[in-house]
Amino acid sequence: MDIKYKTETIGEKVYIDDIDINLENTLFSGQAFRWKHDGKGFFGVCFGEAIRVEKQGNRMMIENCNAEFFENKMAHYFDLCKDYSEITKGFEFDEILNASFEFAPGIRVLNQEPFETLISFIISANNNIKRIRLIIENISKNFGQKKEYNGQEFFSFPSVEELSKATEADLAACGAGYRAPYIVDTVSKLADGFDLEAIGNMPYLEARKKLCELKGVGKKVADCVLLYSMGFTNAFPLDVWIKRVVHNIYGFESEKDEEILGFVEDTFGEHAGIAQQYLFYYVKQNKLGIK
DNA sequence: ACCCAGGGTGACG
DNA sequence: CGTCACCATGGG
Repeated sequence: MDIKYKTETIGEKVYIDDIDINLENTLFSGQAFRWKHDGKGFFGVCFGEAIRVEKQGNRMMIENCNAEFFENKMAHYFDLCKDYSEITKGFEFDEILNASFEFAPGIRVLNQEPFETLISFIISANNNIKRIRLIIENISKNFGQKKEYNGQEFFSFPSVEELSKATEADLAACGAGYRAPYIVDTVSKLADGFDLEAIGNMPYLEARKKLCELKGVGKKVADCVLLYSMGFTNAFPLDVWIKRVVHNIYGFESEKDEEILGFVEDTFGEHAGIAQQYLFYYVKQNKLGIK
């Protein structure tokens, strides 16, 4: 169900009118790791470019972005074609999701770059968000390209080729810990022809299975990559917080991942992953579902 | 000192 | 098929 947004381009700024996105909740709900607060807005690095975004009332501004870059990249990055009001309306039967919407409205599930998302979520295993952000920043500083925007220095996330130069010791020095060899192995497979782009066109289960061939990628990490970078809105990452919610709030008893996923699919349907993002942020911020 | 963090791997039944 | 110790690091 595509929606048509209205835009206006002024120089290197694109404005999108009447868009129901909350940038704070979207960029800090644990799906992306490189965005920072920047005055009234946010500064990030997407597709190797510095991007600044800001909400001005119901209008969203994307800075350092012309009309072409917007249509080719950023509109999809922010998932602007999708009608979120229709999707969230489909979840209103659920009390906990309603509470999630009230706590943090306007979350959109991003379509990030697959390689960066893959490496980011390999790092995420048994880790915390603050340290995940730090490690990704260190990797970008050491293996990405140094660039500048408005006198502000920033680093692109490295390409497969650039990250191929990193040794286990290099990545350990970035703070990756025991995940360093996983990253080296995965990057070498990608450099050796493993086709990450092709996975986006596969059926969900096949795509997930393929991703799990990579070191450091299990079902949860695969689901994060599928949901946050490849548009699989049915992918439902099962992390410790979400599992606690399913058990202790929804009252679903089975501990088996595949049975939990069956339950959430039956409950939330084809866009379950979007429900997951709202739930995750809500329960984590409020420390709900513990014990 | 112990437990936890957006888990996964490999070994062992 | 399931279980489980272990993994590097920093914060509570």
